[in-house]
Amino acid sequence: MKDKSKIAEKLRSSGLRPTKQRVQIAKFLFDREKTFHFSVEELDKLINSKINGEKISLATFYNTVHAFKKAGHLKEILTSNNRSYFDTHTGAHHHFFDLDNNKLTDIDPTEIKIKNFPNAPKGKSIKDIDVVINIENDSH
Amino acid sequence: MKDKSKIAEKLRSSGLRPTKQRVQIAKFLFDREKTFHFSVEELDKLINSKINGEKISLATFYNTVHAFKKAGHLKEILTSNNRSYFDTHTGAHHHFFDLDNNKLTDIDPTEIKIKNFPNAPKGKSIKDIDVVINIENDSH
DNA sequence: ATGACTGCAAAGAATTTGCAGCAGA
DNA sequence: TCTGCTGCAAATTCTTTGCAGTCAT
Repeated sequence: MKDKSKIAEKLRSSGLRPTKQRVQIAKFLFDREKTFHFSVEELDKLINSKINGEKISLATFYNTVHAFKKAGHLKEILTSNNRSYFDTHTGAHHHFFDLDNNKLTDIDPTEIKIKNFPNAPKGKSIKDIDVVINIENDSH
Repeated sequence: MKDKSKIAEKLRSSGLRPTKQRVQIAKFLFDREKTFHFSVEELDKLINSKINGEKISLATFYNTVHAFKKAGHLKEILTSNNRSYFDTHTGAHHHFFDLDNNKLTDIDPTEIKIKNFPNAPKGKSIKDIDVVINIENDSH
């Protein structure tokens, strides 16, 4: 597995020890072409279901995901069910949130444009901007 | 209190029985000029602290706030601490969320403009759009 | 009277924390 | 060796639920 050391390097250069669990999680998350959206609980199920050996604990998923987020490898997204979702695509972009099945998808950046960013109130600065467009089945 | 019957009427016309608790909450929420942003827990503390008699139960605040939301009198807002906030201003508008003190404020609608709304994926339609600009102290 | 609403306490869901043991550097 | 990390369980926080009693109509 040639990527193993690459991933270890990526972690190390973010100040994170490449532990067995972190490498495993990082590989699952970053070794793919398309961006991936998930909640911590989903990630836990997805990864642990494909492990025959020792399962990774839920607390470790929380720790790791937050560590990755802090290191800039993940972006956290708000959704209207009030849960944390994460996105492997860390650049500025926006999302659809499907209210019928709680799934997040990226919005094609060419399809949306925010004009006239407001100025932050004085003494404050803008950290980031969350845009979520909630969608639902036509049948509603 | 001339507003009491007005509020009762507002509730009744939304299909809500104007109980003592609901009238009290509605009066607190809607009898003001400026829009008001709050979480359910804050509302509970705010209202119960100024009541000498019987406190309103937390469950009733949840019930009532959701009933008001369903009736269109409140709008729910997502924030990056993953809690539900509500807004007495129900029209389309956007918010600053201050990460340092968890406070929501309205963005002046003239200051922000979204261009090129994306089309919803097929079979889906847009329910609503949430824009939250996270801000923090300059000192960060 | 008859539903709808309230309040309590218990349950639930998501997330965090404390700490002993383990494993990378 | 020596911190940092993991894993477990307990704790926290926010929110929902079940149900008996109460109130609006």
